[in-house]
Amino acid sequence: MIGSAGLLDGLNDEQLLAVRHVGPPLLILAGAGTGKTGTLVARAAWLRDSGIQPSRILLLTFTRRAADDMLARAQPPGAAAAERICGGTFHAVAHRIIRAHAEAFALPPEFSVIDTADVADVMDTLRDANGLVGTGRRTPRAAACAEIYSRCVATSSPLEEVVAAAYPWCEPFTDQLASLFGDFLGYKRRHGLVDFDDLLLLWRAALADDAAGAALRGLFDAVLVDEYQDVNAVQAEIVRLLRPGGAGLTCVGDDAQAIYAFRGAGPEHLRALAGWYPDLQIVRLTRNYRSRRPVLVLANELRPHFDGMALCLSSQRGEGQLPMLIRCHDEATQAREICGRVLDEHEAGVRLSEQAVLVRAAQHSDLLEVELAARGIPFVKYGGLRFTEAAHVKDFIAAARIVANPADDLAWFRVLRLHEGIGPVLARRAIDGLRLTEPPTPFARWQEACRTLPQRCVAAVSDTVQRLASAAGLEHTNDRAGAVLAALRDPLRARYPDSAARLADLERLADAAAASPSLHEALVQLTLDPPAAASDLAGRPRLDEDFLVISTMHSAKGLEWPVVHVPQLADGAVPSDMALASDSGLAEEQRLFYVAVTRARDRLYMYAPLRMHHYRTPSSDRHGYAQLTRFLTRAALKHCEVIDAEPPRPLLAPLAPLAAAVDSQLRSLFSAAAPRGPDTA
DNA sequence: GGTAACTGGGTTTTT
DNA sequence: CCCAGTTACC
Repeated sequence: MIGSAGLLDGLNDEQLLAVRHVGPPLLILAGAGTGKTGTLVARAAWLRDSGIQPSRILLLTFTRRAADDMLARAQPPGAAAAERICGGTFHAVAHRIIRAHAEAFALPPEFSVIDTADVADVMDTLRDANGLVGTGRRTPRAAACAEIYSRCVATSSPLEEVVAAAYPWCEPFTDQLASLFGDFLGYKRRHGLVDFDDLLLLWRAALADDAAGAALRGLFDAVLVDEYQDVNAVQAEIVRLLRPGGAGLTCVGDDAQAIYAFRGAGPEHLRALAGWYPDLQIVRLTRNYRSRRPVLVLANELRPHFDGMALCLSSQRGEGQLPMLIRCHDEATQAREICGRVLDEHEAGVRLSEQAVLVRAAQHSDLLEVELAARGIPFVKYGGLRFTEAAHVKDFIAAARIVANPADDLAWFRVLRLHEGIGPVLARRAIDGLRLTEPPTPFARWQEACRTLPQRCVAAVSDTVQRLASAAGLEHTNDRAGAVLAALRDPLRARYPDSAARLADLERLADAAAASPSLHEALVQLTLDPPAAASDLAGRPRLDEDFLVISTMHSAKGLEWPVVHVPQLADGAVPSDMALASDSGLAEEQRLFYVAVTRARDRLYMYAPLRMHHYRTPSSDRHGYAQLTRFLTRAALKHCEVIDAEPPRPLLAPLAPLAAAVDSQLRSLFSAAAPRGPDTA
């Protein structure tokens, strides 16, 4: 067993103070790159060595990767269950508890966990009945309804408030939304569906219950929460209910890095901790071990400052190159400049995987990706569209969900519609005939339900349903996953022209699922921690290969690279035009930019296109002139080296005369009269 | 009555 | 690229 001794080596006095803190609740205010993770890991190990049973220590994080990483560092890999520190994301831990007591929550044993896209699908089927379709006006679409709903839940605020504050254009539809959300609750309950918000709400409800709460609280002596600035109202309350007096609580966070307001999170929860726990002790980590001084000087300038929690970081890594701002003629020039600098760095010995391009929105790298491909620079992209959002993957997951939870109406709807000749109406009718929630199982009623379908498609659909029914009868996850895939082969082949590649994806997915103890666990895992790409399922196939990293700024949180490139530093892109309307939106964009800049260890390159395609500000045309991001203020620019990229050189003299010549040649083709030579008009 | 195929307009961030 | 609205076919 490794003790905490090794983990304490090399910690500075601030970090040691945090690690060996005893008594009242502790908040570690940890700036970017100050060794936050190492400190939290060491504290978990130190708590264990000071006598707390490892399984009674709970470590809560926001991403699975963070949880796995920290648990691996805090303890030997082969530790027995009782010797292991407990940890995971809020959602995963909530699921573990709910799953263990499914009946108490009135849920079927293999209830379906649905993601945001599924929630939007449900909203879509309920929108008609709630007067949100065909009004002749712009109504909130399914995804917007899902967002509004989730925002209400995550901030524990009434619908009217949320709509007024964040969706003012939806105000005329507040009543419709209210009734839609009411239907949504009933729908989920009837079909055994649990969304991300429900996982947290059910956990909180159990904790708030007199009897259950005492039991659940009693499971842990110490609770450590990572990235506390990212908790929403529900998660903050879960933490309070877990440690009502504060004893044994450690929270780590940095309010300048709060970037999940759209998920209902906000830095105010971190600041509210001191009010909730009057004896809260605050330890500040201010020594930055990540970035060279010039990068950190810029970061400190960009860091939003708040009352009370100010944090100024000092660099421990010595001097380096000034951050560079490269002004580019347009986005194409920007793409070439990035490629050029990536290659220069590579020539100088920096591997591609030691460089990252951090974008505000996934689409901002579209043009760059074309340029990278053209130059043969390999890259991986994180964030943006996920593997589980691909249509065929959703089809597979839906089919598997039918097998695990036959009452899952949403899954039936998707699988039935997959077949040729079956649209929303016929699918709905057949599902109504199945009477999903009545025992014994809907499969038994398929023969009668399929009579409402047109003759010509009955055979194909029935085949799929029979196969799923037999998959439901199988014991082993391995067999079930394989049977689900077998059921989908024919319909997928008929549906997608590129079905071969899609089926190959699904083979891998089925293989990965087969390793889980149950189909339910496999589905939950896939939903709560979706692989970014199909290649993630089979591990990294080619470890030796070198890829440039493209990531959204959000997905880059907590990571670092020696060289970081940040493109699109124009108002409307950074900050996003979606956030310009409110002060709080703008403040969050600033924090996001701060997060991006603090990812760089050695060198930081920033790019500002002076013209942007699709640039949307009032009065701009399609090739509007962009304005440098407002975050690079005059003060900030003093800490940068600003250079202008070579503008693209025109190949030839102005082309207008040539175009006129081509036109007149063509004109001669169409003129019935005797062809003439090029006219000079 | 219902589906498929086409067309035109819009697109943040994620557990 | 996805969604809504429209038209053409069964």
